[in-house]
Amino acid sequence: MYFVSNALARKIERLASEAWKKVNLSPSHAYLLMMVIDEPGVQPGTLSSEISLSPSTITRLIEKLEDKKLVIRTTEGKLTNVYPTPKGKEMRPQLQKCLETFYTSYSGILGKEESTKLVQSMNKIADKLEN
Amino acid sequence: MYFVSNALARKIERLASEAWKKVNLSPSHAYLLMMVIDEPGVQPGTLSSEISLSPSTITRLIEKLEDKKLVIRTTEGKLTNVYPTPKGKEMRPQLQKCLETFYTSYSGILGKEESTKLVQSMNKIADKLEN
DNA sequence: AAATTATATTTGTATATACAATTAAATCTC
DNA sequence: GAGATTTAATTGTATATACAAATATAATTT
Repeated sequence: MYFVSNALARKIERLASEAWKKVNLSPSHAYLLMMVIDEPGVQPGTLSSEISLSPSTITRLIEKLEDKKLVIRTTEGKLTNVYPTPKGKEMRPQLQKCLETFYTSYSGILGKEESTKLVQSMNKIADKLEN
Repeated sequence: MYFVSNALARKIERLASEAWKKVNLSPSHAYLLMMVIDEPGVQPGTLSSEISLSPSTITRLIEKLEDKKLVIRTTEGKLTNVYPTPKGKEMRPQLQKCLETFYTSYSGILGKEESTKLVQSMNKIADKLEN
């Protein structure tokens, strides 16, 4: 169980990295950027739960995107809002394309149905492991 | 797909870490040690494919186990053999117990049948993603 | 037998991620 | 409304892992 879940995740990671190579972003960064574009002003905490990464990881991801001038942060009180820059927003269509490439790539290998089933069952199980 | 496979792997990682805490080893180290105990003299390359981690990662894991005096390496030509030390061998029963704790822990949450099914389906899919 | 290619392992370096501690603000309680 | 608690985010630090390059040896070719 331990190995296979890790191995699977790494293999999917590899496929995904490949798909997002064109925009020179890692999958996590790319997803985060898409979320910020689609929901301008989102707060790190929200991103953290939507994407199931720890708050500190989210901070780190945002920092990188900020370095690349793809997003900006504004802080008011204890809350932070993250917005896409024009340069970031511009990338939306490319990001979408990468997402599609990724989907095509794994569903081509696994079959559409099986992929969907896998996602569902992993979701269900990840939920059960929540605590 | 991307997130859920990672999230699932991390959750299982957490359960596993918990289970091996008693012996103060991370799951990867613990599995590696068990393999070395059960197959004294294994070569890093073999470990790498059995455990599906890259050769460099295997080197790093072995180094740590060597630091803890749980295994030793001998090199002859381009081949390396890894052996458990007495101190390492001694740990076998405890390692087994941790493994059982881990199994109990996830199958308690997911149910035995569902766990088995998940492992099988992840294995099948990981195989398909081989390349 | 010398030169080339292949194989096994290690090393240098980089990345993603998390935990624990910290900071700062907001909310609650008396 | 002052002090205590909770919440949001960040920072310091550590770990697991991999890729690419380096090293060293073995096998193959010519």
